[in-house]
Amino acid sequence: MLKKKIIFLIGPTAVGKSAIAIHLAKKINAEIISCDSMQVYNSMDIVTSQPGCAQKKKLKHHLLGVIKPAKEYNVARYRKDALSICGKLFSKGKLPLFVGGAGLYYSVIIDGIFPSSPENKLIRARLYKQLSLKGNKYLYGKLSKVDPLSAKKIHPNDARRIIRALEVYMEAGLPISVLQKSRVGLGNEYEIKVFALNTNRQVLYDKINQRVDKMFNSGLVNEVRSLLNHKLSKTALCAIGVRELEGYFNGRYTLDEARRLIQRNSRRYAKRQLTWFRKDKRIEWINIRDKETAGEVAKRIWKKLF
RNA sequence: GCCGAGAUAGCUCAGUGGUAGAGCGCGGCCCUGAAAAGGCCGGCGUGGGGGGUCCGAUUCCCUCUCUCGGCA
Repeated sequence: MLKKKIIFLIGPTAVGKSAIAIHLAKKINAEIISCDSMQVYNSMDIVTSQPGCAQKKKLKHHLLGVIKPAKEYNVARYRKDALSICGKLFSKGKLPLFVGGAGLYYSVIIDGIFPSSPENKLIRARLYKQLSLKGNKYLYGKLSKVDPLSAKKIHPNDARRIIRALEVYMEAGLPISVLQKSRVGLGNEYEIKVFALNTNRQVLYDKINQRVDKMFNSGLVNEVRSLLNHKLSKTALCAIGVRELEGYFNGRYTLDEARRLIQRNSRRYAKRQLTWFRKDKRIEWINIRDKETAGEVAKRIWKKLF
């Protein structure tokens, strides 16, 4: 019995995933499921550099611009949403093609997520209060007592993870390090193919810088200005470009400085993405050659599929 | 041509008679409900060339080259 196939096309920001994905999807009768934590939002088309209408028309894209910026979104929701779409695609006889650069989102689809309760606002608020009052060492000490395994893994300065670990412990009564062991991936049920795109670092950085310039030319400033006029969830607020422009709106620095910061933060993001993907041995790397078109790259990937 | 200032990490610069630091940039890494987030680690660089003083010079002196500013 042949296993059903799921394909991933991942890679750092601005490397050219979207265009290649469309070529590939057409060849293999697939639909695209976005694997991105920010492109789920609507009204943020320019900052998140979502595939434009033209591209969306060519091919069905899922989980693109489906959430209002006032709403929070997270990995667990993503997993639920994405897997449900995945099932629907199979029943239609289509292949799912996951495309994006969010390492954690990718990992949670392919390797699963440990069962736990969602964020508990009350507990979390209390922990953050303790953090500001007594400092991270205090919380770290607390974690060391209830979950030494996690404490060993988490750096004492990584307040966010310390708090999450404590929250889970308080909520579930079990250490997060124990719960994390139980996760069920897709590997048994499906045949998984993962391709990651990459280019020479300097070329990638040039592409990133140029893309940011393009964003400015297509109205980035106005988009973010009107975005900031409404309530923004803490997750939507994290999109690169929002905070950087906020500083400009507040008169803390010039527009050129905002541009510089957006470019720099995007470069650093790409670097972190590559670090994340590098250690994953299931990935087959596709190095985009000089002057190679999206169609040509898609063809190379396609040949590796069958 | 003359006067002055400078030449130190990829960039901008600090400092010291006992072979050098900071910011930015950059590189590596961690990652399970905020992940475009959050956290950790990383600086031997002919101290412009040559000569001198000194036990010892990047630091003092001389000279050359170059850069910048001013005067002609």
